[in-house]
Amino acid sequence: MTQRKNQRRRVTQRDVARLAGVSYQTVSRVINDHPDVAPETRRRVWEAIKQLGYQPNAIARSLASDRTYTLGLITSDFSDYFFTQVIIGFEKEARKAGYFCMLGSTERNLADEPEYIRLLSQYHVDGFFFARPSAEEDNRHLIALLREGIPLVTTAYYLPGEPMRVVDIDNLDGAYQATAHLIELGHNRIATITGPPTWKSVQDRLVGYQRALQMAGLSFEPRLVAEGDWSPQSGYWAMRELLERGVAFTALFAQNDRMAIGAMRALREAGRRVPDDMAIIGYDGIPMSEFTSPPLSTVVQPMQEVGRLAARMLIETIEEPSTPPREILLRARLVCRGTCGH
Amino acid sequence: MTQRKNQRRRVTQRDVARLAGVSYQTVSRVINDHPDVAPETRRRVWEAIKQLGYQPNAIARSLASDRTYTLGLITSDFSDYFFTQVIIGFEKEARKAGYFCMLGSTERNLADEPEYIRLLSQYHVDGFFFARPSAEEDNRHLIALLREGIPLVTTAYYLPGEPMRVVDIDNLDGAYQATAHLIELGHNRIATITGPPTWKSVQDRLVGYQRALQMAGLSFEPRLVAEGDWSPQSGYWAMRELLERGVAFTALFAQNDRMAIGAMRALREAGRRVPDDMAIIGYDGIPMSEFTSPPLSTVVQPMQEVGRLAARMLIETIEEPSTPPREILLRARLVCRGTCGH
DNA sequence: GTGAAAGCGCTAACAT
DNA sequence: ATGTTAGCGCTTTCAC
Repeated sequence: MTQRKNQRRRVTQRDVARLAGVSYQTVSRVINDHPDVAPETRRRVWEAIKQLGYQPNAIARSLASDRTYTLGLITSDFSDYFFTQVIIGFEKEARKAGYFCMLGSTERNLADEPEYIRLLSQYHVDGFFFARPSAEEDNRHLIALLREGIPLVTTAYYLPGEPMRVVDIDNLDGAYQATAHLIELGHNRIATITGPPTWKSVQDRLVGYQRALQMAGLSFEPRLVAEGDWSPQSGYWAMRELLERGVAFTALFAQNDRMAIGAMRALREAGRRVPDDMAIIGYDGIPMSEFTSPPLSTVVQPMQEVGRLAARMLIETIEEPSTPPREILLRARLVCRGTCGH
Repeated sequence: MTQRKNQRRRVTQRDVARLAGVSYQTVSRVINDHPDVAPETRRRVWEAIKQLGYQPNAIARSLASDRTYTLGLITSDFSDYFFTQVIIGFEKEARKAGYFCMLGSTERNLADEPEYIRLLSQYHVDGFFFARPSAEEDNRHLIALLREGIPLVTTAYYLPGEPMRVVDIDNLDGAYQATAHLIELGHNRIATITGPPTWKSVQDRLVGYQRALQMAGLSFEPRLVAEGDWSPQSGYWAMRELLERGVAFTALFAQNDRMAIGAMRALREAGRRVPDDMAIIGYDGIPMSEFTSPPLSTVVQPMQEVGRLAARMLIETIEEPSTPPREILLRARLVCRGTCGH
């Protein structure tokens, strides 16, 4: 028989069995908490396990049982505050249920995703979680996964016309809350800076903004809409553009805090005071938002909770595959601080 | 023979072998690029692989070869900008070399770490990467890992007296650069806000600060040192405390940007102007630092590069275990913007 | 309640 | 160059 390669030999169930004076299958039963083991045998086996410092081999276990207790976690952008927070919540909850996450970060290069899926499939992950925005591009690999019935949950990632398991935040409602509040404060010329228009959340927030306008009998003015890419830089330039267009407005709803902060800088340079000349509400509730000057009013999202629920939904799907797909929508909360002038 | 459980049967090497008319071991040879295969056979096998859509089973492969191409990635705090960036770099580089990361985030609850290590060991990860600060607490599990000769690399995590493989940034030098620059600008009463004193990086930065003072013939004044916990809040309170102590100072070196931003808020409330009344240099170069008002001068750290090098070092250790431990120290770079008045 | 036998899908040593 | 044999460490029938 071949000896172990470069590594020292590890303790196996056989060793435990020998010491406990039982067959190694009985050891397996004890470890997996099977009912049909005599209490006395169980005790002896546990003792042997402890004595030898036996650690089960998860790889061998996976091969035999076709379960890895491993989840594929695919994200597009680790630096993104939303996704990071979601992942923290996800990992925590998964761990609690005995699962580990295998990480795949495409870092915005969504084209790498199929390869990640392929590789992660080779590792026989029990399911996938996608923390990434929807893409208009190629979704064939996702559809294939869906068709194969691989357990799969997403956040912020939708496929038109496909029933999916997704946990997300109600973006329309969040944007509605922000805009409606600005209107209540007396503003009727409200600009907005959006994220990349391909994102579903961006579209939803824009609709929320429009709907609030509409409900108040205000008309939607396309020239009051500028587009950013989530970065402070883009918020800065978007605000400059808005200002240059020469269309008057007294309030801004920015689709995230970082762009709001960039916009505030442009405003400062233009000599406009916040909130006196310009009321602002951002989105996300990043930690820094409390420390702008004045402190940024914003729409706070329960991000870790999204991750937690996504993990639970995924594990439920793995352990009970017949559970039908459903969407969970969490609610965001408007937090007024200094910039909205109230 | 037992049939597959709940899952549809997957294509195996045997199926490929049958179709290609060879033994399944030959298929293994082809897949692993072994030399001794006839070109024609190789071609036929590849064709069969493609035709059947065969995907190797990484689990089975791991069991047989005792290599998983999997790395345990343990971090203490996913929200921390430094660690997040390091992890991005690490994951990218690991992936390039064919490794996946299994995630373990203790979220500041360092006591969970031994359990993570235990579990990840059961999965037979090929090595560990620790992205977490040094702790004074219990390091026995880390020492045990070291003794067992498990490949292991850290960043910001040291064990006194143990030769370790670590990739880090030269904190002493970074702090020195910042402080020396403030001195050059004519300041001789320079306060500093530190992070948690148990962190090695905090100690090093404090020494760098002191050394710059010393080199300039300036005396170190303990009452000019305040302690924070990295959060903007803590920077805010630290600055308030500094101000209340009544010891005059005209410049601040903050050990990270977030605390610097908090401090700026306290300054604003106290009616002190930056940089006229108070010059400030932060640390990290977080994206937001460009968007404070005025823009924050800071010490930029090549974080992703740390992760990249750590991955390479770990993989090198795995594939060539005889490589002796060594430390790599990267250099940070002072970036002057608005707050240092120059 | 417990042991024996079979097999998960693959790699690697040994023949030929 | 290719096939044969023997595992890797575990779970899961199936007997008894």
